[in-house]
Amino acid sequence: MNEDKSSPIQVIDRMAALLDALAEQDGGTSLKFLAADTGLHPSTAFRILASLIQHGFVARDETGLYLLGPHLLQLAAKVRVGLDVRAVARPEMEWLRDQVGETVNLTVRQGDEMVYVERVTPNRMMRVEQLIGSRAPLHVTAVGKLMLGEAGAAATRDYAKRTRLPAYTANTHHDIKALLEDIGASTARGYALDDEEAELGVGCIGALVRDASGAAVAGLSVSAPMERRQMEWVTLVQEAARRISGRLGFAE
Amino acid sequence: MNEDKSSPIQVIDRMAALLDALAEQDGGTSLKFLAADTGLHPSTAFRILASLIQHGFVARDETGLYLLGPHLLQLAAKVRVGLDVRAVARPEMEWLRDQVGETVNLTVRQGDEMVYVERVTPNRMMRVEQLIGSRAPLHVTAVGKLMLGEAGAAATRDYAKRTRLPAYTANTHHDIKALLEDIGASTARGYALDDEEAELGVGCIGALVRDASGAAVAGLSVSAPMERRQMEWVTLVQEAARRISGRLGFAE
DNA sequence: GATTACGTTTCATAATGTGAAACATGAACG
DNA sequence: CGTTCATGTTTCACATTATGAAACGTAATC
Repeated sequence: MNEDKSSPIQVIDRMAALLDALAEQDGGTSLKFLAADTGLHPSTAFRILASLIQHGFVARDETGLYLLGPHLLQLAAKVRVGLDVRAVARPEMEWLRDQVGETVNLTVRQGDEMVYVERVTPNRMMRVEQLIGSRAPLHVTAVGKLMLGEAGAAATRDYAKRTRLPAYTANTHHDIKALLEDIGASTARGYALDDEEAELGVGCIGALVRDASGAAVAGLSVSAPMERRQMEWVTLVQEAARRISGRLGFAE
Repeated sequence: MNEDKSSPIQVIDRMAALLDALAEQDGGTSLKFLAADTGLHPSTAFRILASLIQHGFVARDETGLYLLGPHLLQLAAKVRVGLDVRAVARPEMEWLRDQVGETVNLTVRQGDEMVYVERVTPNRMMRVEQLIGSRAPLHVTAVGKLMLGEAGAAATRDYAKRTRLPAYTANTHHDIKALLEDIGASTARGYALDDEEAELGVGCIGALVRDASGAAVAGLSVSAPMERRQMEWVTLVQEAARRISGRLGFAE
């Protein structure tokens, strides 16, 4: 096989060659052809293909010929960044900012953290402000708790074990039971609160943004000094999140 | 890791788990998270990801976070059968049949053979007729020779070595040099002939059908008893192939 | 400057993937 | 209908690869 472009794992090279060989064909392809095209022994090609079939990367038609499989479509759908969530969100964020007079943030989940990707701020001197690109652990942010709710209790326990739920303030959930309870209640009511859990003096109200598939793709939140935060804003945050989701194709 | 659904090749299982973990995230994902999520040792995950990066299945953003890569989109595009070439081709095949009064075939390449996937026949008692689903080796068909031309001389030599160019009639190319010469000439002029190479008494004129990417996705040919075949039909076959290609998005 | 965390590389070795050979199955042929 | 052939599938001894512990590199944090 083409050794001059081998990578650290030979099996991955072989797999890639097989998938590329399949991609070059219209319709099904025989084992014999794939082995010949990739220079692999037929029994080797057979086993690699069997594994790929099991994971959906390859399929066999009714005559036993090999084809590229459906899981590639599923993964490719995830590759698509699609339309920029920020651009879609920004008008609604500005509307929400004008309604409440406080900072509005858009975040996306990256691993164990929410990352601030967009922000609109009010024209007032004392305001909460996060730097674009900065991050916060899931469990200390309103929308991060909602993301954990999306992932489920088991994944949340894994998260807690992995991160050990570091405390940012005295109000941060350090106990998995309390965290799960907060998450459950927040998920049920469709919004979450950050009661000085990330930073003393700062409170947030957050809701999830969903795409056409229903997946939670971003978090929308209002951040304000605690003494200025108003629960009346909840419906406004939810309305803005609903509008953004609608623009992304989400249909309730 | 999840041993109860392991497949014949452990590395493929591990790779699939990593790709699925990436698919579950919005935005980039850290090595640490991926290793934890899949239960792999970080150095193992690192090497598998390095191989996937080299093949385009994974990419890294400017901060080093891992993302699903562009090659998945490329492969997914191939998964898509897209619109049925047969349905698109049929009206033009009927037009061509009406022009020339002989059988018109549509074939697709499957490995070392052309497979007959659509056929329209004239209303005459003596006519050439291939069964849908039947196959013929590339080198004995007009459009098969054009497909070999698309693949190049090296691939054609590999094909010749693999199949040993079995003779179907005395007119079949049994010599690689003669075959390459015929292929070169055919490719240059944009159509190919089958001069009783597949079956005595039968002659064909064929041209390639291309899709939006320019790839040859099918072959279109007129088959007739040799004494009825007319070289005037060449431009009609090319015109029909051009029209079908246009419907598939091909722009010359 | 010291410490920490994450990513990357090294290297001995255990475990996996390999491929030759055997077997299974179906199609083709006489 | 029996034989032959081709392709696909399975087995198994073992060579080679992939692994993971440990070390190293780098950048961020305190």
